[in-house]
Parts: sequence; structure tokens; C-alpha cells
Amino acid sequence: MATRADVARLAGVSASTVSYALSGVRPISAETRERIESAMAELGYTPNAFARGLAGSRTGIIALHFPFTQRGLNASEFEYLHAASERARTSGSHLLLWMNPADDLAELRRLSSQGLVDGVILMEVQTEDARIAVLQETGVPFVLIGRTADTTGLSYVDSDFEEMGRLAVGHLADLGHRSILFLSQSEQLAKDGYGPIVRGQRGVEVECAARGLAVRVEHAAARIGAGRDVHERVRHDVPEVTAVVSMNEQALVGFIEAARDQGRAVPADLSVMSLGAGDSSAELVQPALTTVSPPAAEMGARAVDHLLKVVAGAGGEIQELITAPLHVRASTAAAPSAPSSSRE
Amino acid sequence: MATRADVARLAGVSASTVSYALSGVRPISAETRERIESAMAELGYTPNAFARGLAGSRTGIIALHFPFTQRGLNASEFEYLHAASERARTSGSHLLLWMNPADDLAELRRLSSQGLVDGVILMEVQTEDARIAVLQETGVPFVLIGRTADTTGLSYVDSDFEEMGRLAVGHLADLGHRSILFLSQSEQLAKDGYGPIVRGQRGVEVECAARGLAVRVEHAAARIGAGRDVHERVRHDVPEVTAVVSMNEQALVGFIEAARDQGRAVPADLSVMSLGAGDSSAELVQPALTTVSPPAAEMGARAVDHLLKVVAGAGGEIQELITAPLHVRASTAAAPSAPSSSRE
DNA sequence: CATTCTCGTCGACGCGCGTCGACGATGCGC
DNA sequence: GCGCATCGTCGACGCGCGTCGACGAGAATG
Repeated sequence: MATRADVARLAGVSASTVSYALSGVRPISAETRERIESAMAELGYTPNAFARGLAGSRTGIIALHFPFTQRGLNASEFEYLHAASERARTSGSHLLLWMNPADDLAELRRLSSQGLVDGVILMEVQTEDARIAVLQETGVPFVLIGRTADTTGLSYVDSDFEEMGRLAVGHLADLGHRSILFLSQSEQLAKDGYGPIVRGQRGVEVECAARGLAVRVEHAAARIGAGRDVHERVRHDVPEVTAVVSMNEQALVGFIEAARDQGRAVPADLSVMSLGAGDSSAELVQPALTTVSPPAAEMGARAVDHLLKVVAGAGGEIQELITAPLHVRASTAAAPSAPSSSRE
Repeated sequence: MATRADVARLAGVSASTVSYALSGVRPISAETRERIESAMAELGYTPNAFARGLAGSRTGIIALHFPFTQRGLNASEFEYLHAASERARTSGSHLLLWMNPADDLAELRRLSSQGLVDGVILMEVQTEDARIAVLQETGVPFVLIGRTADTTGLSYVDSDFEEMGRLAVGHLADLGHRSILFLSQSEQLAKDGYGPIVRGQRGVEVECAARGLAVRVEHAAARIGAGRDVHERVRHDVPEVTAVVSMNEQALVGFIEAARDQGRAVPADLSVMSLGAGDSSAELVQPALTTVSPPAAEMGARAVDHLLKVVAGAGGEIQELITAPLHVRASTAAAPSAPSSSRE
């Protein structure tokens, strides 16, 4: 608990000289600097974060607002976190985790009015996101992971889910599939305007139209049982479906189980792929899932980079759209020939 | 950005009166309090966190030290995080996420010397954990999630992995299994003294001894391929094994795949169960895994509770051992009768 | 009625640091 | 030799709040 004054006394200089030695804002002679540094080492001095935050303009703390959603938390969410934390650390900032509900705007306002943080990273961004107005009001810099419908003046990092949807359909079309199921999240989530879902679906539909494929959209809660229900409906209504593009990890597992129960093997009879699922969970299911998944770690790190730039007053918005790679694993294969698709 | 002085001016009182109205440390007349409160509301006043931290003794910030380990990050790790964050929030504290490597003690010392946090929660605790000495040195209160070999004077929340191991073996023994495989993490991790592994294995061995079961221990990296390798070894060396207790989610998936490739079905020919896997990931694999898993959410919340008590000067250590429930799902069944166990 | 206490409020100070203005000591050009 | 800019250092102040001692006004006590 040594203070700046202690260091100054031991080094035989004034307190402000210690500050300048630390910040480099004004020149310090090599000899003085050395005396100060050894004094700091001897005392084990670490500047007090609160005094810094009070006196200075920067606080060295950024917050990650990660509202808890209806969707379960996948391992990939964790990667964002980890990467952001890591990057913040190497940039000399602390990362605060705010996990209060997205609709508790009063709480968000309170938190961001405390002057605690230099800036905020918003996760789970909706196409219309009320949090943005709050943050603009309080004047706290922020960047989005994801993006809203209108992004003028906003900084964000997002993966291009529309492109990802097209990529997925392209892969399946190339394998000869002609009729596709898009397995979405709950209708509620889509209505709320959860960007990835909205854009992913659009990409799938656009590419299907372009390639002349039929597409069926099914909503399901993020539960295994919901996936089984979907399979039942699809089996009756559109038995010609031979491939699934899923944005619902949990439901997909149920869907696959149900298909298997009906004697349809993946990928021989049915190809499935996952949009946005983390690579780690894609390999937990059997067969390992072909995915188009955003590079979560990279995005988390980029978000921190952008935020720090914005905080430093980069001026103007920083917008970045990252395209996700197609990762072919064991769950997709050539479409079955006629006999198989006419089964049931 | 209204300050206490602004509120005081508007309410027609002194600045210190505003403070006392906020903290309740000294009595304030109802009338004055009301004037102050409406002034605060009108100005949208929020006390500055840094000034509070500087002037007061408490900072309102706690840190979660979550070192990145060799093991992958499971969904259950996320639950700790979420629960801790949630509980911190409802207790009026901020949660800081420190994800630097466990062996970077200098960094940990620096972080905890900044006077930023009231206390620290340590995750991924080893049986001998060097971080503890650092924290004791810097005088920052802390609690463990997990525990060390010697816990005198330390506060912790841990799940009773030894008990969990016994529970698992009991379940399998009741189903008639007589020869068991314990699928561990890498040998390195066990040597490092990662508590759950060490204690889980002990529990398994103790209960096997008590019930007269044979047990084989295999180490594997947290990768699917490693699990396949283990299966190969086990198939040759101890073909009589009919049940697996796993503390390695990733390897277990590989093991199950390999078994299936060899024509051994789960759970008809082979029962498997997972120790410590989160419930969500247990249901992603097929068949859904029987587990004995610690209530991550509860533990995360309890850790925060304990820490806040310790910070408040509860005096003495707070130690809590939580027993995890056995959750029977589809991956365990009665041991196959003789013909099946003599296969190969 | 005088005295002591309690209640409600005020002013002052300190927490540890960033930063501004000032100032002595140099170095330079003329 | 003198004026002037530059370098290195110092003292003072302010950031916004918690808290301590003091103090006036009543209430309680004799």
C-alpha cells in the first residue's frame, strides 16, 4: 500500500516527478528515472486504480454487457468472453462483466452513469436495440458485437450471417440437395429482431431462390424436444427435404435423433449443418457437424480493439463485417438419389 | 455528470448531508431526505464510483480469477460465471473478469495491488495453489471455488468430488457392473494436483475397493481423438470393462464413437457416465449422459456470498462442501450378461 | 429555569493521483 | 556578455466522495 508520496520520498524527488516518470508526459532525466524506478521496486509500488480514475480522464476499465437470453449459452459465447478478456488484459484494461437483462435499461443507465468505465461492448444486439439510446444519452462510448438495422454512427464488429446463410445453401446445393429446411430459433426471438437469425434466414432464402431450391422455415425453442417436434412436422409436410441448415444447436440434436429413430441416417439420407455453432460443440455431436461459424475469438478481440480506439477518440465509427469460414465435417454428404428421397 | 455538490445546491443542503442521506449513517429528517431525493432524481445523479472507492473503504468491485486451463471451457464453466455475475449484481457489486494464466503470479500481484477490488474469487484451484500466497501477501480477501490440500484459514465453496466418484461407482455397481474404467484428464493435470481429478479418482477407487470392483485408470487429453486411443488400449488390455466413469467430456465422446465403431452400443453393451459435466452438454451427446454434476450456478452464487461476508469482516473462514446429485439419463443400464462381456 | 442530551446539519479534511503553471539551470545565437 | 528557448523538476490544485468534529435547536431532566 505504498503511495506515490512514499516513492517520491525514497527517491528524493517530488510526487509529480514520479507521476511524469510513470506517464512519460514530460521528460525525465535518465538518472532520476532510475532512482524512481528502483524506489518503486523496493516499495512494491502499484498506482492506485481509483485515484487514477478520479484524477485522470481514462479509467482503464471497460464493460462487456452480456444480457442473458432465452437461448442457452453455448460454448462459443464463452469464446467471445475469453478473447475479449484476454485482449483487454494485454491492453492494460480491466474487463467488467455486466450480465443484467437486456431490457433492464434503468440498471444499464445507472451502471454507465457511475463513471466507472471507459466504454462498453454490447453483446446479443437486436436489430432494434434500446440499449443504444441509453448509452448515447450517458455519453459512454460503446461498440456492438452484432449490429442493428440502422448502423449510422455506430461502431460494430459483426459476422456476416447473410453471407453465411448463402454459403451454407451453396454447399448443400453443390451436393445436389434441392429441398432444404431452415431450423430457426423461437418465433419470438425472430420477431424481436435478433440479428443473426433474421439475416441468416434471409441469406438462406436468397440463395435458395437464386439456385432454385425449395426452403421450409421452422421455428423451435432451444430445447432438444422442440427439435423432435419439428422433425415430426417436416416429415409429414415436406418429406422431400434432404438437408437442414440449423441456427438452433439444441433443437438440431433432437431433430437428428428423431430422424435416426425414423431410420434416416446422417449424412447418408439427410445432411445437416449448423450456422453459428461453436467448433467445439460441433464436434461433440455425432456425426461431427459441418458448420459455418463466426470466429468468436477474433471478434471478441476486435471488439475490444475498436472500443479502445473509440475511447481514445478515434472519431467516426469503426465498422467491421467478418465472414465466417465453411467448415466441412461429417454431417453433410451428397443428396440421396431418388428412391431415398421418396421414402415414407 | 451531476455531482454531490449539484444535488446539495439544488436541495438547499450541504454536500455532507447528501452523503448521509445516501448512506444512512447519520439520521436525516424525512423532509430533508425528500428534498434531496427529488433533487437527485431531477439531476439524474449517480455517485461516482471512483470517488467512492477512493474515499471509502469498500470499492464495490470483486474479481473473478478464471485462469485459462488446458482443459477446454465447458458450458458449465459459463454457469459459474453467470451465477457469480448475477449474484454480484444483486448485491450491488461489479464483477471483474481476470482471465490471465494461473502461473502469471506477477500479474496477479499487480492486479490485486491496485486497490481496485474488495476481494477475489479464485477458480480452477489446484491442490497446491501458488495464487493463494500472493493474495495473502497483498492482503486482498478471497474465496476459492474448489479447494487446496490444506484449507486451514481459507474460505471456499467446493463440490465433493470424492463423494461424487463414490456415487457414480455405486450407481454402476447397483446396475451389476464389475469392471470399471476411470477416464481422467491428462496425466499432467493430475500431477499438477487439479483437485476435482484427484478427488474424483480417489472416490472412484475407494468405492470400487469397498464394493469389490476392478478399476482401470486412463489419462487422456481433452480431445476427441484421445478418447479413441483410450478405447483402443482398454479394448486390448481390459476387455472385461463394461462401464466408464469419465471426467473428460471431449475424450468421452471419442471413446463412445470408438466403441460404437467396434459394435459396442451404449448403454446396452457399455454404460458410460460423466462426472462434473454440465447438464446442458450432457444432453447434447447421444445417448444423453448420466451425470453426477456439481450445481455450478449455486456454487458461483455462494462464492460471491461468502466473499462479501469475508470482505465485510465476517472473521474466520467460511467453508462449504456441496454434494452433487446423480442425474440418471440414457447412457447407463444394467451390465450385459456374460456372453456380451466376453466378446472380442 | 438552568443544564444536559439527542437529533439534524454543516464545514473541513483526506483519499492518491494527473496535470498546470512556475522556476532554476542549461544551451544557444547574437 | 546578454536575452531567449529548452529541459527537468517542483508545488499546488482539483477530481467527487466518506467521515469526523462541531454546533444550533429542541427535548428531557433536575
